[in-house]
Amino acid sequence: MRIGELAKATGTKAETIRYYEREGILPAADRRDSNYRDYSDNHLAALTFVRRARQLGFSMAQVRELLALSNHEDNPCQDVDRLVQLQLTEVERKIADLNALRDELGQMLRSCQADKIGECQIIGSLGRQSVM
Amino acid sequence: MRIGELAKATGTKAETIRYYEREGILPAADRRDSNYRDYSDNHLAALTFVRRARQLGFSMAQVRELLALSNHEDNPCQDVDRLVQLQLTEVERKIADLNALRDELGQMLRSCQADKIGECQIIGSLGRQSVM
DNA sequence: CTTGACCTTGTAGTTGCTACAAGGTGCATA
DNA sequence: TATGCACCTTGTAGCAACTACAAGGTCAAG
Repeated sequence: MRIGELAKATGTKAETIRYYEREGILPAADRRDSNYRDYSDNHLAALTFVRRARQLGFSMAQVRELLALSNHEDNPCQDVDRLVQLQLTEVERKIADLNALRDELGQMLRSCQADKIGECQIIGSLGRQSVM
Repeated sequence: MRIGELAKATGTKAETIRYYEREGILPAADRRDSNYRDYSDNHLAALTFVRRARQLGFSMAQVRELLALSNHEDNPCQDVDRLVQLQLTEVERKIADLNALRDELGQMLRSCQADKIGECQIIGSLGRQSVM
């Protein structure tokens, strides 16, 4: 299949696929006489894997690790578990941060009853003091 | 105060302060004979404002808006409220996304009882099929 | 007078794409 | 046969918001 078909099949832009190839995240495709890239089902599977991992928030570096691990059938699962656990922890940290943020923003909205900036609690709470 | 002091006072790197000046987020500092930047309390207030807004997740463009709004005491508060509300909505969307992510990652961890990659449910669920 | 901490400018790197530009290929239609 | 259009190629530059140098100037202490 050509790059456009692979792109459609995986919901990835062709440019992104070429980028992955440059970065060594995906193996290079075969080339036709026209020099067009020609992809196999293996490529489809690999790209699906990569996209899924990226959607789950793994960095490119982590995706590389996952790919490397997945290529050795007899590697211990532990290494994969560790990466997933790491990512889970990271996601939980972000959720906590965002919850705190949400509370602060909500608080700000509730606190401001003024209608002119001059008395605005929001601006005030951001630390203003004749800015500029 | 010199840039290093301002940096320490606000928990910002000196390089970031210079970056803000280049970007027009902060007004340029006065210069001493030595050509060192010389900051006033107004700068301290302005930078505090900017950092606080950034910590709350506002983009540079939004910070610019907030700064512009804060400079007109008789502007209606509504415009500020709108920005804060927008950011709150965005944060809530991110939280929802991350919650979904967390659930998926947790599910993956629980699902894998194997100890070899060959039978690993995690790798399997990422869409592997002889990758590479 | 030298050491070391601080400052200056300018430029390039980070992450993960995305968006051109300038040109080649392949196929259907006039 | 021509030609139009969608698709492909490479290479380069841009995005956000910093961060990290490099090469050199300034200043106070010992």
